[in-house]
Amino acid sequence: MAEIRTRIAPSPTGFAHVGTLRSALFNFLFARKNHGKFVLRVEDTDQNRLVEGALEDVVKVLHDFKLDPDEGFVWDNGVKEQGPYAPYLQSKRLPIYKKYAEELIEKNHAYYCFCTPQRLEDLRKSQEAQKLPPKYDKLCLSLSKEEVQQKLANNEPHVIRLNVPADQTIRFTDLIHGEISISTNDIDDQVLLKSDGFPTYHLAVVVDDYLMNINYVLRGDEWLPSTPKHILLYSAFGWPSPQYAHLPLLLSKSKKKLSKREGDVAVKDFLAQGYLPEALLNFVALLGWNPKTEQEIFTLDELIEQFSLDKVNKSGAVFDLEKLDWINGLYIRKLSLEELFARISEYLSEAKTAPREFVLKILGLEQGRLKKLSEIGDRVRYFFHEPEYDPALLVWKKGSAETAKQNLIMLSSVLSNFDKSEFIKDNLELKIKNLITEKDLTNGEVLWPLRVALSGLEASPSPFEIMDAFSALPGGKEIILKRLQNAINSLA
RNA sequence: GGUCCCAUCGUCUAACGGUUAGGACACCAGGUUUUCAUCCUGGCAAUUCGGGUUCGAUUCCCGGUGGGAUCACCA
Repeated sequence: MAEIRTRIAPSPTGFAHVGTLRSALFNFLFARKNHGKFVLRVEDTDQNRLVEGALEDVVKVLHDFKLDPDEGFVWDNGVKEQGPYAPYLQSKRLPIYKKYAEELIEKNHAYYCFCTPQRLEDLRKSQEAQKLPPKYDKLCLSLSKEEVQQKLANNEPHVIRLNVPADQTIRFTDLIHGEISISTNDIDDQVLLKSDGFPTYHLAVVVDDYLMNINYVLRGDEWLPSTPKHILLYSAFGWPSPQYAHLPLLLSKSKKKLSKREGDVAVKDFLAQGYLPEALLNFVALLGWNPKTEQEIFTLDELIEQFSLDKVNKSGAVFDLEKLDWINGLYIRKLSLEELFARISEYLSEAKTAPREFVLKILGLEQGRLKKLSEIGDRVRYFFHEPEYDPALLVWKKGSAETAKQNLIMLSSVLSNFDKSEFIKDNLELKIKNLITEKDLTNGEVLWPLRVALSGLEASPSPFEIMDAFSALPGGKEIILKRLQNAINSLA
């Protein structure tokens, strides 16, 4: 059996989006699972829509998500091509497409078309007015050989169109959808080579997939309607078609295809918000695929092990941010403190200047509470800046301002006698809770004001944890006492 | 509009033609807790409709309805 070869073929017309990531993942998984090759080819045939940096972004995303291609563009602190079928950049393959387009003309499977954009537009308008599907009317097919030669000699602008035969039925088996058939009467004479000499997607994808020995094409469902054109092309060339598997679309909340207009799509934006690559990957893996078990959390190796096309669904999947948040929180909790530190520094400017031990303690407190790394700054601001809050917040819901004040005074006096080495969470908890018992107080009336005095927040880690963290900071004890004093004063 | 695709809780999904239609997220309630988060328990919530086939349809077939994709010298 021939080696299985899949590819991801993004168009560098914008930053990599999650649909591309999901497509890349499935192609990658299928290739790895079957000991095949995963190829990255870049479809930059639309000169007008090229976006600066888009190629680099796709390559970087694949690398960040550990989906490095076996051939095509590799990440090397830059971008370079690598592999036996180079170039993998379609704009560097122009002569190839020209040659194959002309071959089709010789075989009468394609023809030159000199129609002006104006005529095409008029044609389309009149067809729409008659409620007919817009389709080229094959006018230029009736040109004589001499007329064509004359026009070419005159350098008249022209394209090359596929000559779609009438009254045939194109049938193929999609690995996900099953048997699909479409009449050639519904297929337009697609432009193959544009007037600027660049191929359209349809020509380029077929020629390159063939030349690069791609035998499994896993791509989004939006390509299903144009697959017959591609099959027609393979057949016109006399080449065997690859196996097709059309993946269910990723949908926005309103169930439309996920796009720039519909929902958030750029992978880099998700990363910027502090979604971990492994969490995002785990999440998109489950969109349209599932292992038929109840497992939901996977390593890449587990995905490779368990992936198969017959577990891919047919219907589109809504990109549900709430579930992504849950998965991301899970992955954040699985990180070691050192890993979390390394990943979070860009979201926490103080991480670079504050004592490492102090920051690690803080991260330890917040690790279980974060859904996205970007939330960290707001959550721990009180560790670096004196909190501002309404003094009324110091009063426990079942307590009074007076008891809050008395308890804070008591705590302040006790804590001021503590040795620095005593500011350890377990010790603080033991001592203070004993104190509460001795004095016949309740946890709430003591711990709530203490916690608010320290954090200024309605919700935060426990006061023992906060003080423990401060103890990792030179002068931490003084900060604690100062905050207690501020609280006492504010209650006066 | 033509063509094609699709259809189980709000969302992601599971269920050889026989299950009290299962799990997860979200949500709600309770437990733990000074608060929040975590964690544990419980709850709410679905087979689009109509015909067949069958002893029996979520499951197979047909039709309706609904949703989506696509119809460029964009991919």
